[in-house]
Amino acid sequence: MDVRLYPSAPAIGARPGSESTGLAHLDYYHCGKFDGDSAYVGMSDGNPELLPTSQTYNSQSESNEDYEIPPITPPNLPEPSLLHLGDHEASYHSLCHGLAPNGLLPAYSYQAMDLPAIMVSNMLAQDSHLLSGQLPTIQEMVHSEVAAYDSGRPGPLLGRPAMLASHMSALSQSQLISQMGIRSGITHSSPSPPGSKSATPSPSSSTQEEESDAHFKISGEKRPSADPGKKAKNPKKKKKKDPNEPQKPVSAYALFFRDTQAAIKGQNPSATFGDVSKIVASMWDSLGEEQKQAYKRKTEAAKKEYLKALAAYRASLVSKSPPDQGEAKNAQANPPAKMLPPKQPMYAMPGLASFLTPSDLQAFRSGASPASLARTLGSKALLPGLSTSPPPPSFPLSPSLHQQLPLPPHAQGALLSPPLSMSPAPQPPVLPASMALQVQLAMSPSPPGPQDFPHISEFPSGSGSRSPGPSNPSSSSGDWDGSYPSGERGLSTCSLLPRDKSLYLT
DNA sequence: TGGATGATTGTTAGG
DNA sequence: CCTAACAATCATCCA
Repeated sequence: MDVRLYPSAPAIGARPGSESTGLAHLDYYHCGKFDGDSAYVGMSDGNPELLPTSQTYNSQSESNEDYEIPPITPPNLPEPSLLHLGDHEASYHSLCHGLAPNGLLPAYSYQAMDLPAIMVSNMLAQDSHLLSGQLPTIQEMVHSEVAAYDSGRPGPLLGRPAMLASHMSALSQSQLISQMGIRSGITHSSPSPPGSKSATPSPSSSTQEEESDAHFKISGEKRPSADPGKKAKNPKKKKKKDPNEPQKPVSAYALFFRDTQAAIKGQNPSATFGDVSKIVASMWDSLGEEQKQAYKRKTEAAKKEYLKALAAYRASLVSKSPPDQGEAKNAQANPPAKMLPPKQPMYAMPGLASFLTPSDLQAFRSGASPASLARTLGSKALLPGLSTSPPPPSFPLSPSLHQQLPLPPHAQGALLSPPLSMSPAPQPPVLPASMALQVQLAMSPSPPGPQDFPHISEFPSGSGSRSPGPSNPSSSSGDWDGSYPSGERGLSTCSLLPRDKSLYLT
């Protein structure tokens, strides 16, 4: 059973796998969650703070169901850069709170929305109570959005980037709608088999598609274009590279994607690649420049290494083989080792890990960057719910994630182990921690840069499964790691947070 | 400036 | 069993 949720596939309910979703929701809730009235925020300190949920989500779970929000809570990610930013203790908090107040929820909310929609539906179906309690946030979000949506779709909102905070609410709704909505909206209308992939136009989906299209049009989102185009791609596809040839450095976004995707999945296991991509994109938008810069820095560093490796590689090729063969053979000639450098750095980057660090969190709090969050939220509208009410939820959620999130066994052990002991054994993905971290990070600005990595090292944030690099702590690839020694903290914090939340939640 | 390409992860189908 | 393709999105590179 594919759990894949395609955006369009609203039919969450259909999914058997709803469980996962349920979990995700839980995480969300935990994290951000507010139990209705108050949300716990993870605290680096270990003390869970209760956020006054500004919002109470309780109200309408129903609509929420459709959307499901987001358990995902995106991390705010954080980036390391965020870490440096602030420093308020409350970073974590801030995430929750800050955002909430601002109403800016970071992209996460957005994510949540997307995923949530699916999940939510599932969850709702499965755990109504959860929804009532936890969902509230989501529900509200959704609800608000929905309402807006229903009332009048805010068409314009879509433009992620530029959304104003004020618009946020509207936007968020619209966006959510657009994104999720399409899915979810559809969902309620007719639960198309989720299974159907996005591309596959399910007959039932037709309506959805239309709506989606409309949304897109209104919003002017990019996505729509993507679909058509992609298939066209087929022809070219990738060309094989020489194994030996140094790999190009991963882009900042790619790094970010790595970091966040794990968390997202952790929260929303059912989330499809598309969903995750959207969420990550929203998060990316929401990220503050600082954070982005941090990633960019890493990228640049990797690039430098890459260039070096490339030069060496080419040189080797030239020397070894005649120019003609050069490239083809180059691979052989080149020592793989060179190639490695670039990548490793990348892995090292794991933003999430960085998030974990307490400092980050604090930083986050400090300033985090509410602005960034706001941006994200606003821009994306993802957070509609957030915007409307308390953004905090989104972040807060993240913490919870840890608990629920399934961490990779090894990863979990490292990160969670401490905390885990407390919490549920079964944890799938690493995400939770990472997510939480991210969120925290988002909250507080941390010094961009390598610092983040350290954290990463400890957390296998990103790639729970694959995560090549990030996870590996030891290596903590020199550069990156070096820069961030604090990784440990991050973990600790993460673990702590989750626990707290989890406890509360539970 | 815009198009093309590659990368992110996870799943699946085909060879 | 391995590889390629695909999903959505962004960054980067080149013309």
